[in-house]
Order: sequence, then structure tokens, then C-alpha cells
Amino acid sequence: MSEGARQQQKKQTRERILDAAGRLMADGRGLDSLGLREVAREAGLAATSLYNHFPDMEALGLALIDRACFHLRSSMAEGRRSMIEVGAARAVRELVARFVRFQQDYENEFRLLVQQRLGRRSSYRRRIHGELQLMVNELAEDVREAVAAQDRPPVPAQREAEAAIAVMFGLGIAMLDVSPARRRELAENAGDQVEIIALGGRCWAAGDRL
Amino acid sequence: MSEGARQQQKKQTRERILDAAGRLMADGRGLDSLGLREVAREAGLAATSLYNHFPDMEALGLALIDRACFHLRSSMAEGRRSMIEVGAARAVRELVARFVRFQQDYENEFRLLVQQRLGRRSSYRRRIHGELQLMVNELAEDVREAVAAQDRPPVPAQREAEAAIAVMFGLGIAMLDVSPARRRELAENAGDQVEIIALGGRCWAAGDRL
DNA sequence: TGTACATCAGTGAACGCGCGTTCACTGATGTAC
DNA sequence: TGTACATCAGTGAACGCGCGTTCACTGATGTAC
Repeated sequence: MSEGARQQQKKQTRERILDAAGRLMADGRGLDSLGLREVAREAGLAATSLYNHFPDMEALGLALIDRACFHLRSSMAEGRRSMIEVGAARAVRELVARFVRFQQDYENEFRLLVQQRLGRRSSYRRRIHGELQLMVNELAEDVREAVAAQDRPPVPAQREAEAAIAVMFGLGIAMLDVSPARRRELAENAGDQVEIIALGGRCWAAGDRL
Repeated sequence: MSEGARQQQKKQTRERILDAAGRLMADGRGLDSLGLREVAREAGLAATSLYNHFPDMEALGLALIDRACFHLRSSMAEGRRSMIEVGAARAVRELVARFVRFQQDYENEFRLLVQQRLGRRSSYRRRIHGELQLMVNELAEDVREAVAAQDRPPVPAQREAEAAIAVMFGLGIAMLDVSPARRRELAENAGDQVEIIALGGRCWAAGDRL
């Protein structure tokens, strides 16, 4: 019980290290370019202290990725339940808006996820891939529920979700380097794209093909 | 004229350096992890010789990216002209097939482009962004022509092209880590997604909204 | 409550190594007369 | 055609620097009796 104090201290230090690493990534830097000493310095620790919290640099990176996944998941879950009621048109726009908010609130973490999705470490890739898979599945489930709630014929929800998420990640990447005005424009375009996907899903459900 | 021999030799050496760098990236390594000495060794040159061909490592990276852009462009241009005649359904599948072929033939270069699209160096990002923009515009133009040739009402070709390319890049990334069988499955899914996009474009053109 | 002992977060020195770049050079190729 | 000179691709040594990790340590915190 009183051991708690020490453990709590340790947890705080761990967070301090992750925060420091996050701060260093703020100016467009990638995880790969972060050095152990650099992170330690930023966190106000001796370089070797990091080994009390992470067995090696790979583990530190994985912790950063975990954190990013958590933020992505929370951001996308926010207000998810209301999707069914608001109707397809608004639901699509709000989906994109949630993603845009995540991208803006956690720009470094967004970059981290996209970069490490095809980084060198397979542990990173697997972690991110799994998270994105979950994200696709949840979105697909939402689409199915919303469609069922409106007594429409079942759409190819999985394909729609995959395409929508591909569009949103593309949007997130494109937004990184441009002005706020251009960002809004890109977001609106992406909203249109997702709407087109949803419309296409309805046609597909009705048996239409090209 | 006879100066040509020396110049030609130099050009060959330059290619040897780029080939060496390409080989080193073959096992999933990123551009950022390539060292000057390492590339020189692989090319059979003294480390300092690289400076006779590239002012610095950034220029070497840019040359690699240029090469990748060239291959992407050639791959996607291949058989582009026949798109109009074959009809929308086949055109969509062939579009995806061309991209898949590029991804397989030049896997390292595909990774290079995706990774450096949000890498640290803005010169890289700009180069790649410009290339992708061109790719989107060309695809949109093809869509417009094909639709016009069939006397259909004009579709939101730009949005369709953006969405389709986002889907294909997502596909390319997902294919990197999986078995050939799974790759085929993913490619088929992506084909369906692009078909859904095209169907959605038609609905949109007809004035449908969600 | 007081004391002896265990735990363990944080430290500083040291390891071998490769990094990108500069410099003065060598010697083959190309040029001018 | 022969000779003197210029060019320049390729070389090897050296620069200062940070890398990730190991090790033996210190001293505050926690535990047992």
C-alpha cells in the first residue's frame, strides 16, 4: 500500500519520458530520429534512467504507439452512439469531422501511426495494423446498424468502411502541409468522397454494377 | 564528344549508387536508415566518392524518390489509353491491377514514396505530393473522358479519383505484410471499393444525396 | 516505535561503432596547340 | 602526331559527434520484526 508512493512516482516519470518524446516529435520529426540521450535530456533525466522504464528503445516506441492508438480510438469513439439517429448525411460529415479533430489534436501521433504503419519494426506494424483493423470493423458495424435501423437493404459495409478510412487517412496526410483554409477545403472534399462511397454502397446493395 | 566516355562512366556509377541504395532498402529498410558508407560499400566505392555524384545525402534521397516517381508514373500510364474502350467495370479492375503490379514490381519504391510522403525533409514531401497530385488529375481526366464517351452526365471525377487513389494506396500498404493469397483477396476488395466509388459518382451525378 | 535490511529509481563513466562531411591527393581521361 | 596542361572521378585519413547499451554505484523509500 505505502509501496504505492514509489510506484506512482515511477509511473509519473514514465509519463514524463513519453511526454518528452512527444514534444521532440512536434516539429515534424519521426520516431526513428529520436535518440535515447535526447529524450532523456528533454525529460530531465540521465540517459541510463530510461532503462528503468523501458527495456530498450523499441519498447519506448511501442509505448508511444500505444498511446497514439488510445487517442485515435477515443477520438473516433466520441459520439459514435449518436450516428444512428442523425441520419446518413450528417453521420458521414461527423465521421470526417471526428477524424479531423483527432488529426489536429494529436498531429504528432497521427504522423507516428502513419509512418510506423510501414516502419522497420514488425512489432510496431502489427500493433498499428491491428488498431486500424478494429477501427474499420467498428465503423462497418456502425454502418450496418444505421442501415438496419432505417430498414434499408444491407450494404457492403465492410468495403465502405475500408474505403472511408482510406480516404480519411489520405485526408490526414494531405492536411499536414497546408494552410487552415486549404485544410477545410480538403476536409470538405473528403466528406464528399465518403458520401459518394455511401451512395455507391446503396447502389451496390440494390444490385447495381458498373 | 570524346568527353562522352567519361560522362557516360560517371552516369553509370551514379546508377550503381542508386541501385546499391535500392538493394539495401530491399529488406524493409527505410531511406532514413541508409548510411553513406553503407551505400558506398554496397556500390563498391569509397565513401567519399558519393560526393562526386550527389552534393549530400539529401540529394541522393531525392534521386531515389525521382526514380520511384518515374516508375509509378510509367506503371500507371501503361495501357491508360484503352480505359475508355473497355467500359467502366473492366477499367476499374485494370486500374487496380496496374497499381498492384507497380506495388509488386517496385515494392521498395512504393514504401519509399509512402514513407517519405510525410518524412522530415520538405523537399521530399513536395516532390511526392506533386507526383500524387498529377496522378489524381490524370485519373480524373480519364474518368471524365470515359464518361463523356458514353454520353453519361458528368460525374464528380476529381473526388472519385482522389478516393480511388486513397483506396489503392491503402491497399498497397496492407499488401506489404501478408501472404500472396491474402494479397489477391485485398486487391479484389479494393477493386470492389473503387467500383462502389464509381457507382456513387453516378448517383451523385444524377443528383442523389444521402 | 525503532532498527536492521531489502528494494529499486536514478546516476555517471565507459564500451565500440558508424555517422556526414572536409581535405589534399592520385592518376586516368580529355583538350589545345 | 606529339606534347604540355587541365579536368575531375575516385581515394584514404581525419574532424567531432551521438548512438544504444552495460556496469557498478548511491541513496531514498519500503518492509519485517
